[in-house]
Amino acid sequence: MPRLSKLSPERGDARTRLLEAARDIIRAKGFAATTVDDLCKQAEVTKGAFFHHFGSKEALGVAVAEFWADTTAAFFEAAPYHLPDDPLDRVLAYVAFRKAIIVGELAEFTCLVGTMAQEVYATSTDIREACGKSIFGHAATLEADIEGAVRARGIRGDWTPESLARHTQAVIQGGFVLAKAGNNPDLARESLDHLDRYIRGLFNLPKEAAQ
Amino acid sequence: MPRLSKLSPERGDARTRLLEAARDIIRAKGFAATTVDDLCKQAEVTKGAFFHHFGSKEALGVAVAEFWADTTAAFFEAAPYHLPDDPLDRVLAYVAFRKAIIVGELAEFTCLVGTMAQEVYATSTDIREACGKSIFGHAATLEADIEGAVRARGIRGDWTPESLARHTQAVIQGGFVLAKAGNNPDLARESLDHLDRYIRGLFNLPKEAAQ
DNA sequence: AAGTACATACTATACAGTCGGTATGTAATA
DNA sequence: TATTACATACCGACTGTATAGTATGTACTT
Repeated sequence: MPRLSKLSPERGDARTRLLEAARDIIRAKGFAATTVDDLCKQAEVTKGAFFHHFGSKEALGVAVAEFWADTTAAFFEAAPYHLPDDPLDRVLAYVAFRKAIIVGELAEFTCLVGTMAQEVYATSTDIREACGKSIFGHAATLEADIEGAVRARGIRGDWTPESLARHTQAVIQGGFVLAKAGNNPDLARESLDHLDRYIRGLFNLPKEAAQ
Repeated sequence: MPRLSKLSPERGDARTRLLEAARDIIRAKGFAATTVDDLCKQAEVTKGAFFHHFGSKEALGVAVAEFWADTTAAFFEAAPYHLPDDPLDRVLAYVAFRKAIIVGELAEFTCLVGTMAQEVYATSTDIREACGKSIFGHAATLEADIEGAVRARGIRGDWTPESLARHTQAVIQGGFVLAKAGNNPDLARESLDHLDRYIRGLFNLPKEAAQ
C-alpha cells in the first residue's frame, strides 16, 4: 500500500519510482556501475527513501528482477501473438512479436535480467536466481503452444518442447549481446529470422521468407 | 620486450600476467566489479606496474579484449574442426567443437568479450568496439566454410553465409547467458544441439541425433 | 647515460550504508 | 470527538572505507 506524497502526489510512490529508475539505468550501465545515488537522483528521492525500501543495493537488484518478471509477464500476456487458433501459428507469432518490439535505443528493448545475470552470476546468488526465475518463467509460457503444435502436427524429433522454449530465449539473449557488441539492433532481428526458419523447419513448413 | 623479474623470473612479464588476471576475474565478476587492486593482487604486481602498462582501467579493458581476440584466434585456428574435407562437415565440426569445450566452471568456458560488451556498451565505446571486433572477427572465420558448403550443395535460401556465421555466435552467447542465469552448463550445450539441427536442416541433411 | 620496468607511499573522491529526525496516516480508547 | 500510541514514508547530513589514479624513487638493461 504505497503512500502518495502530499507535496507531489502525481509522482507515484518512491519504491516504484526507484524500481523504474533501476530498470532503466541498470539496462544501460549494468548493475555494478549503477550507484545508489544514480538511482535516487533519477527517481527524485533521497537515500533515506532508498534504504527505507531496500535493505541494500543487492536487495534492490533482487527486487528489480522480480519487478521485471511481473511487468514483462503482464506485457506478454496482453500481447496479440496469442490470438491465432493454431498453436504453431502462435509460436511463430511470438517470434515475430519479439522481432517487432525491437525498436529504438538498445537500452529500451534489451533484457534487464539477461544483462544482470551475466554480470552478477558469480557475485550474487540472490540476484542470479531472481534473474533465472524471470527468464525461465517466461520460457515456460511458450511450452504449451509448442507442445500443442507437436501434437497437432504429429512431429517426432529428438528434442522437447521445454528445450525449444529455452532455445528461443537463448537466441533472443544472444541477439541482444551481438546487437550491443555491434551497436546495431539489426543483429538482434537477424537471429530471430534464423529462429523463425528453424522452427518452420522443425515442423516441416514450406520455406517462407521471414518478415 | 618484457623484462623478467630477477626475483622470480619464471613469472613472466607483468603486462601479460595482468591481462591473464583480467581475463579470469572479469569473466567471473564483470568489468565494473573488478578493481585494479583485485587485478594487481591476482597478478602479484603492484599498482605501479599496472599504471605503467595501462593508462587507465578502461585502457586495460580494451587491451584485455584484444588479448582475448588474439589468444582465441590462435586457439581456434589450431583446433581440429578444420580437418574434414567437406566444408559443411567443417561447419558442423565447429559446432560440435564449441559444445565439446563447454566443460568445468562457468567462468572457464564463457566468453569474456560477450560479457564485457553487455556490460559496458553504453559506458565505454572503446571497450565495446574491441569486444565487437573480437566477436565479429571470429564469426568471419566461419564464413568461408559456410559459403563453400552452400556452393558445394547448391543451396538457395533467403540467408547469407555472413548472417548464419553471426547467428552461430548469437546462439553461443545466448547459451552462455542462460547457463549463467540457470547456473547450469547444460543450458549452453542444449542450444548448440538446436543450432546443429538448424544447420543440418538448412542443408537438407537427414535428421541425426546431435551428439 | 638514458630509457624501461617496476615498487612504494600517497591523495582525492566516490561509494554504500547509517542515523537522528519529521511528516503523515491509523486505530484504539477515554 | 479528542487524545494517545504507534506505524509508515521519507529526509538529508554524516561516516568509514574502497577505489582509481599520482608522485617519486630504484634497479636493471642497453
